[in-house]
Amino acid sequence: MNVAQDNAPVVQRGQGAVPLVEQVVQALREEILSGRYDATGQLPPQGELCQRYGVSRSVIREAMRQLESQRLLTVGRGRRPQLAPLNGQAVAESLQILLRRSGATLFHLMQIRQVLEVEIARLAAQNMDEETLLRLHVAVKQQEQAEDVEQQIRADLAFHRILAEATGNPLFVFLMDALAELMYESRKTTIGRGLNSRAVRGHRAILKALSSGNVDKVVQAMQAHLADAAEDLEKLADPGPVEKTQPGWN
Amino acid sequence: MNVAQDNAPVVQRGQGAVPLVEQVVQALREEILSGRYDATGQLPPQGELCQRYGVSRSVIREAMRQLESQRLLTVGRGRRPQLAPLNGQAVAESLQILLRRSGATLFHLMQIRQVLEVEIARLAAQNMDEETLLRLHVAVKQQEQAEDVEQQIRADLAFHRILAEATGNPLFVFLMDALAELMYESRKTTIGRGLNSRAVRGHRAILKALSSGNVDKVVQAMQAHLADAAEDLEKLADPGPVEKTQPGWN
DNA sequence: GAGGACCTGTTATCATACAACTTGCCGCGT
DNA sequence: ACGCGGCAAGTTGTATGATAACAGGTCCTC
Repeated sequence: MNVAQDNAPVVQRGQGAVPLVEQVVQALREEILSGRYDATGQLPPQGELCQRYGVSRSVIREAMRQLESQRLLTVGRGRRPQLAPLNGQAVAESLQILLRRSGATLFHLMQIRQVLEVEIARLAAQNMDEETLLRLHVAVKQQEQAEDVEQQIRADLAFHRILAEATGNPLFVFLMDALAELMYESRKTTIGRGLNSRAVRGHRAILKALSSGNVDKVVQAMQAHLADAAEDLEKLADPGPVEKTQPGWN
Repeated sequence: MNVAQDNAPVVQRGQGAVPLVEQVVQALREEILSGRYDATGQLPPQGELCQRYGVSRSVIREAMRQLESQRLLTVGRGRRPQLAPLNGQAVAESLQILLRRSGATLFHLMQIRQVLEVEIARLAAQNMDEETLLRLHVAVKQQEQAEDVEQQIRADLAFHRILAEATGNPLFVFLMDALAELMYESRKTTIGRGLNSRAVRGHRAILKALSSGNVDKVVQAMQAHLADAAEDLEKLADPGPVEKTQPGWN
């Protein structure tokens, strides 16, 4: 007769078995994704998890590290493990690594962004409602009246994020989150060089098209806006020659 | 007088400092990304890293776990840490988690895939050369003559991957890698239900359009192919109602 | 009531020991 | 000479126990 726990999360030991850490990681990930801890957002302390899974604290700690690096939870001295918020940071980091290892450039990043943003604009235009229009209006205004570069960027990102949310497809939000994070540095430079007003004009044009309800106009406005951004990027720093076939993609 | 190492990778200790594990992770990531270990693909054993960074093995081990979960290296009993191959697996896994936590569906995934694939088709058509055409031809033939579902899927993925590589933008390859992995299960079912020949026809059409050199035709062929795939997906299992605004995206 | 000292729970790091696995080497037999 | 089995060294996986650093609440003082 086991304890009151429904399932018996006892790990398999012995020769030729999967390492304990992996078993614990998988088990904990399932528990987290099943929503078991959504109420409080807090996990049991590591010591308790040791008992529950019948492993030493080394194992639990390494599992924690792994889950932390997957942005499922955060740990810190003195506090118990906590659920991490839901955002595209993990995607951004894995993409970041691939970028550096594969030798991709800002140009490649911008190419992806253009594809996604245009489609986002199209879908958002089809789903547009009054409330979203209002939020977009507020974002534009904030970007216009922003005092420092930090605020400008935040408002800029907010505008695009609201659009992404309006698609009704959460993946667009996460992917744009990730791309935004990757382009953050360059954006700081381009916007910082007094190009903020240009971006604001682009956003205004998109907003106007959205109000008109004409999907094609929205797409065109977004394309124009992205063309501006790409141009700024080129002016900022030539991304260098684009290698056609890099070795080692397999 | 330090040893022959160029930089002194000594971690900062003391109160209010960044946890040692994080420092080590960052340092090791930089070393890896700088290409220092590209020659052999092997890292020094953990014991040696302990000495080099002046930390205990617990710290090194947790750092290894983290880097492993970022798909930068692989570790295993008895073997020293090795560099991991370059692919979209890490992106796939982080997206997977976001999918489950945000309640996204196969429909949302397919929407993203359509956007990317169409653009891939366009770029690939512009960059097409004889060798790539040949490789695509081989892939189609393999899919046609495949004997089991496994081979069919592999050939199917190969076709789309060759196209992605032909764009000259590595990000397309990685993103498609990730999406393919996420859709693997469903694809196994759809292709398994005797729909392989339909996919082959779609690929043939794309290939023919590519040979003609007409970009628009290529795009149309790809759109038709994706429409087929989307249709199969719907038949397979209704993805359920699409919630417009899910809570907790922020 | 406000502020600070203190105590408890928890994580961070260390040191050490042993088990399990990989790899290459050595010797044995054919 | 060649192959095969097993031994030995190197390396990672797991356990245990101890100490330091930190967060949060409690209680005491003024």
